[in-house]
Amino acid sequence: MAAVVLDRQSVVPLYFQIQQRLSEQIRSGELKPGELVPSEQEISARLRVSRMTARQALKSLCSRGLAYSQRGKGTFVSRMKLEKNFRQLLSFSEEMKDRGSRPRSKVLAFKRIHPDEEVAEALHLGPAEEVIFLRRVRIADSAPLCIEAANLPARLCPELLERFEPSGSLYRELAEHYGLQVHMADEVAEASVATGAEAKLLRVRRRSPVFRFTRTAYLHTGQPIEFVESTYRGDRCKVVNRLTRHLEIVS
Amino acid sequence: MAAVVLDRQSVVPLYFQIQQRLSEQIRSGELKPGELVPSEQEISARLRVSRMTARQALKSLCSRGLAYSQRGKGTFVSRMKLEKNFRQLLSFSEEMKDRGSRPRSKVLAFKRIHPDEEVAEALHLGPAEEVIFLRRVRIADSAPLCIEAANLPARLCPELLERFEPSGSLYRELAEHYGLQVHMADEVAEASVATGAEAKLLRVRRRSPVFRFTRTAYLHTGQPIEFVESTYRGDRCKVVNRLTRHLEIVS
DNA sequence: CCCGTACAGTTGTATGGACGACTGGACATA
DNA sequence: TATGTCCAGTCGTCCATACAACTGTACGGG
Repeated sequence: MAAVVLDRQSVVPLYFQIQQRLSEQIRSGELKPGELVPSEQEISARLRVSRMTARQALKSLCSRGLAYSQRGKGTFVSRMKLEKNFRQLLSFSEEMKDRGSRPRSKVLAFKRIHPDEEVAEALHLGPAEEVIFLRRVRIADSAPLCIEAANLPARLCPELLERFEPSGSLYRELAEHYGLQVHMADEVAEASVATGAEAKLLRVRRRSPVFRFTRTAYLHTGQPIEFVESTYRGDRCKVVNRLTRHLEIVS
Repeated sequence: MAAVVLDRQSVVPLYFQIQQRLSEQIRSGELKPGELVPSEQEISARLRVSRMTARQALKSLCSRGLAYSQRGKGTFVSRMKLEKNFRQLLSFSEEMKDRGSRPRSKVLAFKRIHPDEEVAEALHLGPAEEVIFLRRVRIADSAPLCIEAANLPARLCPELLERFEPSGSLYRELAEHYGLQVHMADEVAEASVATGAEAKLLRVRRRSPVFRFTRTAYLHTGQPIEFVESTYRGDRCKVVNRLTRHLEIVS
């Protein structure tokens, strides 16, 4: 194990540098699943940091699922294979890029409207507040993948209609021009079959299997930023999730 | 705000007591969404604990999604409505209990077998290792809900065949008699339509929409404990998920 | 009126120390 | 051999303190 790897002048916190170093060793196989990770004391002594700092590094490693701790025994590399496939919150554009496809969109509607009650409720809108409505067919590898209808509070993204090129990445626009970072989303998925209209847009047979998603996205403050209803071709996508049992992760 | 609420003799950690107290205030509406939560200093002074302990309480509150912190400003109650509906990792029996239904099962198979390659791979089995195989139709409110086929490494639960009453809760049996706590699971969902055989078991028409799940459950060590393939009636269930965008939750 | 500075309040990072609880092995004892 | 005891190693909790980074406000000078 190396000696001097920490840059104490860096803006990157020490515990984060340590965590990254350990992550790297796990990824590279230098530390193998089931093996003991350096203990808090050992890190503390070797890298000349306080034990609390070493501890913070190990905890962040655990919270990322790369390791787990056992009181009295030590901290071990997890046997879980962490494919990056399990779902984070990705926009359509990002998801396609991840998969190496080039995303395209056919815009069906892009306008400012009065939302119905379900949308207003989901977005915590006041009375008479309007939304930007964007309905698109999403295309990957030259074939339709889904129909997506998004609603955004007009108050939070003024002039979106004028500024945004509606075939581009909405999340990117929100981040770059409005400083709005989507942080999490609640999503409901249903298994269903395509209606006639949907089948036509998705270029599948009527009554083909589809996913129906209803998603509400939030900023990290909990402010709702987007309400989306979408219909995905069942033959072209899977939903991959990682579920945890107890969420009392403590720190 | 009260004065003495902490039991310093308790086995329950101080930071956890504080976190529970704040959670309660949020749930009861005493602290409203968007409002400022007591600052680290304030908690520290009021409850006579160190700032680090107060900090740990607030962090655990944040990691549960009930609040969020902003450097230089403070910690605020999240606007997110935290319905408990979003999916944790629940066994079928637990899920039913949550919904107030009484779960029942019809056991189709319960035996020890040599797994196929996919199962052996998913469970990290050695060559010639066997699994306990359990196939059941799950019934809720007197109607079939899903067909479920579970595989467990026989090595980890010896005598399960003799001991376990296969219409009961598998997770409970694993926890109580083997000390095996399921901690997380990776799950793949597909939208599809019922085959003839499935339709008969589920009492739906052929080609009705269904979910197909493939799930691998793990202990907190990352050791795979269960591989399940299941088919759910599309008209009787939804999949509710909470997705987060950045998993670098740090500590 | 506008703008920069100063300041108080907050969270983020880091130090160093202390004790408790638990694990596993070495060791002594019956 | 079997059993209990002790002990070193480890993580969990908690303390007191310090400084850095950031925010919003108040104040004063131009």
